[in-house]
Amino acid sequence: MTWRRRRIPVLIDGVRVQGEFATGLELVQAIEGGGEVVALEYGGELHDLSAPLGGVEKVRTVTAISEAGRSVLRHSAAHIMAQAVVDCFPGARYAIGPSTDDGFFYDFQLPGDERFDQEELAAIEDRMRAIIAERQPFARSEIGFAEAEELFAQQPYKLEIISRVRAAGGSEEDLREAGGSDRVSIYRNSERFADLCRGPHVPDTSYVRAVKLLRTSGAYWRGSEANSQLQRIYGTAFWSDEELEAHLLRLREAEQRDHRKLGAELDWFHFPPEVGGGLPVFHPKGAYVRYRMEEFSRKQHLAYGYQLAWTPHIAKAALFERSGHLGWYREGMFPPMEMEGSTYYPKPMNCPFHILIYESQPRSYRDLPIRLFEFGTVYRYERSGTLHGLARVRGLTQDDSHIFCTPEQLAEELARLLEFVLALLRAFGLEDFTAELATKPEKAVGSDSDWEFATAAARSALEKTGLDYAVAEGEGAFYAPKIDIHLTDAIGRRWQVSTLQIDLQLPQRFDLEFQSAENAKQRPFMIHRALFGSVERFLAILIEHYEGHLPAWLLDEQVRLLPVNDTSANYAAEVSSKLAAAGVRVAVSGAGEPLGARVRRAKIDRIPYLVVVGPQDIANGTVGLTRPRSPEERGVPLSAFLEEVTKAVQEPQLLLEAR
RNA sequence: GCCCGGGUAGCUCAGCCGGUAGAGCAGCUCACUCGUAAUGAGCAGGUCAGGGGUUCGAAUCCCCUCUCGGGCUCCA
Repeated sequence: MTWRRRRIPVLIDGVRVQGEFATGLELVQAIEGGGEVVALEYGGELHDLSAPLGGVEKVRTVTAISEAGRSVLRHSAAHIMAQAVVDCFPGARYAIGPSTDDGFFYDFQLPGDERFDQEELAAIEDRMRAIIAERQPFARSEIGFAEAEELFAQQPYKLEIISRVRAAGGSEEDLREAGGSDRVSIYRNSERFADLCRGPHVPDTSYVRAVKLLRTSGAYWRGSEANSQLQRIYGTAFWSDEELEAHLLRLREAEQRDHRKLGAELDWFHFPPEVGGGLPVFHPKGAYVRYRMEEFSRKQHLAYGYQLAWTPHIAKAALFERSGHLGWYREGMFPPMEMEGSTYYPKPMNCPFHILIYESQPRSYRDLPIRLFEFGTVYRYERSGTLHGLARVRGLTQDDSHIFCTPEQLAEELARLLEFVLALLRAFGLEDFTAELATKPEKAVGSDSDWEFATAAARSALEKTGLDYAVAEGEGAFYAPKIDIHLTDAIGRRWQVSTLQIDLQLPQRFDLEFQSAENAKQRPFMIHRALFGSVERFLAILIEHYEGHLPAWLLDEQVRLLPVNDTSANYAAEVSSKLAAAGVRVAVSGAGEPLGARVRRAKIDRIPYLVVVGPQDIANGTVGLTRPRSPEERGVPLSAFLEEVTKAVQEPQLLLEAR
C-alpha cells in the first residue's frame, strides 16, 4: 500500500512541524528527542511508528519513559521473551503476554509439560539479549482468519483467541480489538517468530535496552482453575539500565520493609502453625501498638457522633440466612458448628448484628442518623495460597461502622464520613490518597433510581472533599455503590485502606424502617464503612510505610535510656522518673553490656528516642539525644530535652470539631 | 485449592557422590564499667517438620502428609 506524501504541517504535541512524512518513524526523526519516541497517539489510539500516517494532522508522541511508552516497551519485551522461549524449547506453546504495572509476563505450555527452572531463566534472558542485538523489526500485518488459523496451527491458545474474535463478530468493541471484522493483526519479528497481537510495538527489538526476568509461577489459562495451568515468566524492561537498576533497588527495599520480617524482628506478632494459617497472635509490643491504634480510633469516633456497639463472634444460621450471607457469601465463611440442635457460624461481617441493634426498638426520624461503631473481629475463609502476613488473614478486626440515616441525610453523612476518614488517616502520618467511586455492576439488586440516588450522593461527597478520584464503572458490589480510599506509601506502592459502601439491600432484607416527620413508615439508608480496613492490614501498611519506625505515640517504649556506666545509673533513674511523670514511656538499659551493643539493640528495636547519659551529663545537667533517623546530639539540656520529647510523643489531638 | 521453591539449635544458615550434625547470633554463667550499630571466655542447646519406603546404614534418595514462601488480578 502506498501513501501520498504530505506537505501540509503536522501538529506534534501541539507544535507545528512542516515536512513530508509517510510514517511516524520519519516524523519523529524530524523532531528533537524523537529517538526516545516508541509510538504515536492519534485518533484516540496508539499506533506503531512504522504505520502509514495517511491523513493524520495531529499526533502526540509516546516516549519510552512515559507510562504508556513503558507499556509498549514491555509488551515488546514480552514478545521477545516468547521468541526466546520458543528458541530454547522448540514446540513450546505461547498463550498471552501483556505488560503489567511493573513489567510484563508471558504464559507458556512447554513440551511434555516441563517447568522452567532458575538456570533456564538465565538462558532465556541470554537468548533475549541476542534477539535484541539482532534489531529484529516488529513488522505488523493484517491477515484473514483462515490465514491466521493456518499460521498458528500449532498454537492452540492462539487458535482459541482467533475463534473468540471471530465469534464475537459484530460488536464495536470486538471490532476494535481485532482490528477488523474479518481480519486479525499479527506482528512478525523474524522468519522464526510471529505473534497474534493488537500492538503497538516498538519499531525493532533494539529499543528494549534493559530487561530482566524475575520469577516463574503457575497461572491458569484465562485465570480460571477450570482450565489447564500454564507456566508464567515474569520480567520487567526499561528504556535504560539506570531505570532498571532503580527498579530492582526498589524491589530490594520493599523486601527490607516486609512487615512479616519486621514483625518477627520487632517481636510484635507471629503466625503459629498450631493456631492455623492466617491467624496471627500478637506479642506484648505488637498488642500495645494495636491497643493505641484502637483507643485512638475509639476516642475519635465517640467525639464524632458515633456510639459503640459490641457483638459476638458467632451467630445462628438463621441470622446469616436473613442477611443473605449464606446465599451470596457462603464460600467466604468458616464452616458451621452444631450445638444443642442449632447451627452456628463464625461471622464474616458485622452488619447483621448492627442491624439487630437498630431494629431492637422502633426508630424515629429524630433518632437518625444512628452511627454504630465496633472493632469487630470477623472470620473469613481465604484460600491457603492467598494468605499474606497481616495483609491477608482469616481472622481480622474491622474498625467497622454502620450508619443508618434518612435519604435526605445520605449525602451529608457521606461527606462527613470522607472528611473523617482523611483526618484519621492523616493522624497516622499518611498523606497521599486517591479515591475510587465504584458504580453499579451488571448484576445488581435494587432499583435504578436508588442506585442513581446513592451514586450521586457519593459523587457529591467526593467533590466536596476535593480528593482526586476515579470512577470505576460497574465495579461496585452487587448491593452497593462504594468509595474506596487508596493510599500510596513511602516507596510508591498503592494499598486499599478504607471502604464506604451504601447498602441498598440489607435494609430491605431486614425490612428496616423509621417513623418519618409525616408519620409514615420509611426505609433508612445504610452505610457500611471501615477506615483502617482491618486493624491487622493497616498495621502491616504502617510497618511497611515506616520501615518499622512507627510514630512514637503508638509504641510501648518511646525512649530508651542508656547510662554509660554504673556510676551514671542514679542520674539515669532520675531522668527516667521525670520522663515517666510527664507521661513518656521509657525504659532503662543498664551498663551490663558495652554501650555500643546497647545502642545497636535499641536501633534494631527501633526505639524512637535514644538517650545516653554519662559523667559529663551529670556534671552539666544534660543528656545525649538521638532522635528518630537523625544523628546524635550531645549536651542537650535536660529541661529542653524533657520538653521536646514530651511533646514529640503525644498522641495526635482531636482531629475534627466534635459534633 | 493449583504450579514452583523451601522446612537442619530460639534466629540466620552450612552440611558434596548416603557413613548417624556444624557455625554465627540469641540464651545462661563469670569477668569487663564502657560516650553512640556487636567486650571476652566458658557452658548449654537438635526426634534434621511428621510418617512411610529403599539401603548394612538416610538430614542426604523415593512416596505421602503438614507447614512456610513466590505466583495463580492485568486477556492478542
